[in-house]
Amino acid sequence: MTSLSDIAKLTGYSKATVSRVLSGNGYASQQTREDILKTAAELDYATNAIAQELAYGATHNIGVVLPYIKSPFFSKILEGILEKSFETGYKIIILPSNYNQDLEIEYLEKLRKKAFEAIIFTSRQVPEETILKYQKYGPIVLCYKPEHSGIPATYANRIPAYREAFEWLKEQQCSNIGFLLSRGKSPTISTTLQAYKDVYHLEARPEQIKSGLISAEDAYRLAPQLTQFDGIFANSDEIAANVWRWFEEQGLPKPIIVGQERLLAGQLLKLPTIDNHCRQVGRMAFEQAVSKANKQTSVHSEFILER
Amino acid sequence: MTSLSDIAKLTGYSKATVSRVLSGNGYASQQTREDILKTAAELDYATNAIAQELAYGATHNIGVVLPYIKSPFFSKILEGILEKSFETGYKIIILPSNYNQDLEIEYLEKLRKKAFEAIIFTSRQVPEETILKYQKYGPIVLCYKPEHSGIPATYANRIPAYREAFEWLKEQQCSNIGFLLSRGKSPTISTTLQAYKDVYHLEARPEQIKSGLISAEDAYRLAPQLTQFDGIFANSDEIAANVWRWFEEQGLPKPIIVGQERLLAGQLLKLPTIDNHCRQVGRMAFEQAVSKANKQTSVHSEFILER
DNA sequence: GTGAAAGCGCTAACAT
DNA sequence: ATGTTAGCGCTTTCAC
Repeated sequence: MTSLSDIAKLTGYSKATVSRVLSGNGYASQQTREDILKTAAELDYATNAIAQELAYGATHNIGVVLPYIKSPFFSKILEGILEKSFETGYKIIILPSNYNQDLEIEYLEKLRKKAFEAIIFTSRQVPEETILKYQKYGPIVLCYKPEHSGIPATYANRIPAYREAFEWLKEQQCSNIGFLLSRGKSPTISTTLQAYKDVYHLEARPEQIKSGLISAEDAYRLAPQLTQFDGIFANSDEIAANVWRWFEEQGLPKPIIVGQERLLAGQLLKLPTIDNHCRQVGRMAFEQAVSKANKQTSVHSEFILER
Repeated sequence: MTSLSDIAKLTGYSKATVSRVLSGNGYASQQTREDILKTAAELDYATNAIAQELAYGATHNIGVVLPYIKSPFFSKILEGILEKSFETGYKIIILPSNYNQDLEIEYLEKLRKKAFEAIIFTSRQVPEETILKYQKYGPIVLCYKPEHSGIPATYANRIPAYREAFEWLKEQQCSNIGFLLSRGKSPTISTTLQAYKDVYHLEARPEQIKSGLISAEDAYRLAPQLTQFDGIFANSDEIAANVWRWFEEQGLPKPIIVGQERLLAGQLLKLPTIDNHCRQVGRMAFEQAVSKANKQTSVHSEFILER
């Protein structure tokens, strides 16, 4: 509990001088320096991070909103963010949202209260209008393509790779494709359906679309409803792999299954996949959060057949 | 940038009264309350979290040291920690260590500087003596069994499940078992070798022990050196699965492979596994961190054959 | 019910 | 080189 003023009193120097020596910025004679450092060591002094932040006017915290931690998509983005934060000395605070709007707003409120210097949404549920309103309190960066051009973002440009995947599925004679998605309404779903339409020149029928797939278990549970399809476009390799597993166990002929994120589970089964380069997305999102640059950048997804 | 004193000036009340109303603790007449709340709203006032923490004397931050994020073991512990933190309003700060001692010490220093209220080591490289030294600065909780009884910890009691696994391997006539571990010297490795010895009544030979297995890729790379074994005891299902994959691709007869953590990859291949209930470990570790109770608790691991 | 004042611990502009 | 002073923004004790 020894504070800077304790040292000041004991050494006889002023708080300012002590601060200079201890923080390392500012002049101080060799002798002074030694005196102060010596008694600081004796008293086991440690500078108080909170007070420092208050004086500085900001924390070096960055909040990262994650709907789920288990999902490979989010955890890979997080990896990227951590890599960068680490190099720059920022602290990363995990904000689990479970796609709960109230929670997301709570986190935005914390940004407003300066609990974080910036906030990164790996995904979100709150309307973009809400995001816009909170922008004045600090940088808010999204990890998907916003509808609004005034919001900083880094995202995977999925369309070309998705098209490639559908073209390949078409070549394989797949005529009835099922889509496995996480949320009912997400930016990704429209991308998926658009790419499908571009290639097949058909609107997807509602019964082709299955949503609510988060964990691998969800996939296994849903699999029995997929027997009608000759092709499956899944939102992750883990989902894809678990569908595969159900068919395998039932001894049924398998549809062609395409996964995403280039994960081990897909690799084991040699499933085609789409790598959305999420780590890179995370790294870039972090940079935007600290640079405060209001721009939108994208990373190209990649369709991978041979593994 | 409006502060509490701005509100005080504008309304004519003192800072104390304003603080009472805004923070919700303390008396204030209905009228006063309304006045203050009204101008606060008009000025878009938000209480400054840093100042609050300084006055309060502590952050509500808990640091979590993670060697890697990708490893299922650590990310499952993290999940558990997040679940709990979430219920209690603490903020979780991720501290990537890569098993680097200097880094770990840096994090302990931050505890000393009160950047966190407590710190959880999901694993560590620094000697326990160092941990002991830093205990006076705040709770430090470990997620493995410490040698020293004075350090709070929650860990998986692996021995019984490990023994079961080795007994089963013995029943399967495995006589030459390879161990796939992450670090050369870790508490887990001695547990593993001890359980092996208990069952086989033999010391493991050095050539049975392979360490440095972190990612699934490491496993794939190492696999060619494992052809001599008729049984493999791996540190995770992902490692186990990738060994399986290599053998499969080579068309070689496979050893019996036991994994850990009950992951999808292992489930797909129906590999036996050991569930160390890491999420539960995380939850309990968090509780210890906030309760400041200096005790050691354990969670039983579970050998799972049928999946 | 409200206010004055001291305090949390550090920083930084300015003066000497 | 060192000290003075005034913050940073909020909380809390103790009077009135």
